Amino acid sequence: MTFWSFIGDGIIMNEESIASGRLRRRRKEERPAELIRAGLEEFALHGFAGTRLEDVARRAGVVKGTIYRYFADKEALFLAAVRMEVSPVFSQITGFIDAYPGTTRDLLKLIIETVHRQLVNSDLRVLVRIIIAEGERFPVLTELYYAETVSKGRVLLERIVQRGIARGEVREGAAARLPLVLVAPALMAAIWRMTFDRHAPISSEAFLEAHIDLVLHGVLVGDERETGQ
Amino acid sequence: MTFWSFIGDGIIMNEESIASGRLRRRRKEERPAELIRAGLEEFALHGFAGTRLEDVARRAGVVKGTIYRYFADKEALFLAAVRMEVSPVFSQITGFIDAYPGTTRDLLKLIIETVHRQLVNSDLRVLVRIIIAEGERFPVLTELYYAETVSKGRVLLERIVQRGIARGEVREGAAARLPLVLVAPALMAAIWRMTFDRHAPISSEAFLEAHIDLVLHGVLVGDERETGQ
DNA sequence: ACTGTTAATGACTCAATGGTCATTATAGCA
DNA sequence: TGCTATAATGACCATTGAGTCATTAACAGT
Repeated sequence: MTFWSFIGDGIIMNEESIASGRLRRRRKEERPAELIRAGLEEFALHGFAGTRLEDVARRAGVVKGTIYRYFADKEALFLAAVRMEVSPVFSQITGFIDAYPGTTRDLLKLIIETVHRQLVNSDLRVLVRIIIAEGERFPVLTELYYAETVSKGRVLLERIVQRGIARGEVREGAAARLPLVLVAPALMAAIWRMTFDRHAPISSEAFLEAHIDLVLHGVLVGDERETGQ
Repeated sequence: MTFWSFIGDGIIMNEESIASGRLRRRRKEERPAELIRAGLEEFALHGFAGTRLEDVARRAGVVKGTIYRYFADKEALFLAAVRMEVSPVFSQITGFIDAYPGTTRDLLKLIIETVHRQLVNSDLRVLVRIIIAEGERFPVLTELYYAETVSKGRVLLERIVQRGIARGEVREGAAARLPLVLVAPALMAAIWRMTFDRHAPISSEAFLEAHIDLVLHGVLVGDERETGQ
């Protein structure tokens, strides 16, 4: 095995252990995170049922049995994987909104750009696939993801819109009443990259620009609307 | 089995065979469609790998072996199921756009309402889940869906936007250059219903209104923008 | 160095399920 | 009313893969 470690895609194995040539390494601390990482990648690729624990193990550079030292069963690993990737992105930002000095126009641009960077062009993208694919089977999962990420995002958007209305920059209307739709194009971009991009590629920039253009003109009042590009 | 047919959710069985009390019925014509339907539902619920052919069979009111008279294997049934649901919705509509007598405002409203009716509140929704979930594993599938549905939708939206620009009703800009984003909120609505609606319900109407509001103000020129509600 | 603890292994079990096939019942026809 | 072709059955096989566990070996403390 030590020999084949170099080959085989995606195998995690620190240089240390390769250099030392030792077959077994006790890595009590790092192992769980590595297994979770490997699990997330496999789950994203094949879904829960389609993922083989042996593949996860190989990807993490261990043997299947090792997984069971750290996780009770397949489901536990799955939930842990999702839970790890659900990082508390929105925690501190929310408060920062009210103190933001610039216009709502700049604020919206900033937020949309951030969402594209965080959601469309990162590992979070595959998590979106997992949530959609396995949501029905694991309600715990959608609940967790909603509580940890989506609901915070909603609050964030709500703040921005309310602040904008108070400053007379955002037009009241149906869209302002459901600020969630303001990030819909980013969701679409994330999904597109995972599905149709192979057959009909659309650049991230095109999506981002269209998104910003649509939203700024969609919710700002007349004077604030100029795209400026 | 004839007795239990009444119980058990989702079992397809025509009244005829129940009334007659016969256990076996030869139904050469209807069987494939029923199996496909049952398969689609199971696949949407559990994914490709997670679906048991025995469950599909039971849902269709037959026995597992019967499936293999009509389909070579699990994958064949899966592809057939997706292929059936991919209906040529946009075929005739596209030409009709140019001849549309009303304003772009009305046309956009009409289209958005249609998309919500067809995509969010119909069986097509589960297809969206399947495409997203299994797209990576079955490129044939995304290609088919893109060619049959998405690309036609894109053409349709393109026409509307071009017509609007020509009539001086649609503002040129990044959004007009990627009309796809104009239906992003509908995609979000469809996904929402399948994932978070259980934890945080949002009415179809709220999504629809926000969608219309955002898009009309997002791409129409000043004078055409009034929501009028 | 010696030793106890336990991380890691890999061979194993067993249940689940995709797929096969000989047998049986049904519908259409002579 | 039989006869034939074949749709449908259900028992069966083979494989896969989750989960177990006795054994092995790496590390920490002495």
